[in-house]
Amino acid sequence: MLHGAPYTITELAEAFEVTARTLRFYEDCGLLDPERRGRTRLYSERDRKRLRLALRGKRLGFSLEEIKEMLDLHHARPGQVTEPDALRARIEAHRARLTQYREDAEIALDWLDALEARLDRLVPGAARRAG
Amino acid sequence: MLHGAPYTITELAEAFEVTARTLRFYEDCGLLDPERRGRTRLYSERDRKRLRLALRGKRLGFSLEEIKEMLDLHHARPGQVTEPDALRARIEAHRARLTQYREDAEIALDWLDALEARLDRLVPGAARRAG
DNA sequence: TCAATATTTGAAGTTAACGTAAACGTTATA
DNA sequence: TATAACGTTTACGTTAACTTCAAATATTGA
Repeated sequence: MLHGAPYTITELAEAFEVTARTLRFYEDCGLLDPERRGRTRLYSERDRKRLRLALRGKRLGFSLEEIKEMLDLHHARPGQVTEPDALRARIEAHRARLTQYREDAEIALDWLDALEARLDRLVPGAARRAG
Repeated sequence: MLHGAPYTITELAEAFEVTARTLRFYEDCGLLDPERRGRTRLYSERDRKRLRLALRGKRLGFSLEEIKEMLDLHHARPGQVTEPDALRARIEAHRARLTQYREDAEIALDWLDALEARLDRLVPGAARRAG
């Protein structure tokens, strides 16, 4: 339970509110690679960090494959980067996508504000906080 | 082709870079409701706007069902809103999700910056713009 | 009018990201 | 030692959001 101790699969799953099945599935996809004591998985801080990044990527709508690519690049050693220009292009694409997402989120938030205002007009008598 | 003219299904599909089949599918889901001349669909500006909103919602990871709910609420008349408190709660949930989303996008963009910097170090000789 | 092109419907297939179930091994403890 | 709690693998099932295909029908240009 101490900080830095390896986590069991259920501990990590509960901490991140995913199922153990999901963690095993992520391992099959190459997102995680926990050590083993016998057959049992033991997750390190590194796995924890990778999982955190993976889940953020997932919330943003990236596929597990894309997430894997980014995580792998993050841990790549000099010799491993075979086509840097292609990678740069992909990073640019991701950046464009994220910028679009951020903009979409802004617009959608404004839209929600308008929607709620409209709801207030449609249903006047309702309770409202901090009006 | 003039502004405001009704669109054929292929025109609208090309304009938004989706397939015609997708537009019919969205109609089945209740997201669109084009008029008909005979059996042929004719899409209005209203459909265009709904489609734009729908695709943004999709990029943001909302399900078609959630998108439909929001679109319907957007066009709802006074009598139609049956459970305003529940709706307000859902709007709040959407807002929280979008706020998280925007934050995730920020963090991911920073992360991409760091990733690219790392790539520059791993592969030094590469071309770089506006360094 | 007639061929070429566009649109329709229905149904079945696809993919990602898991969920669910079966059958089994391992460990703690009463 | 048994029994519960947790872990494992393998394999099949599920859902959303489409795509692909087929076959019929409609529209348009010469």
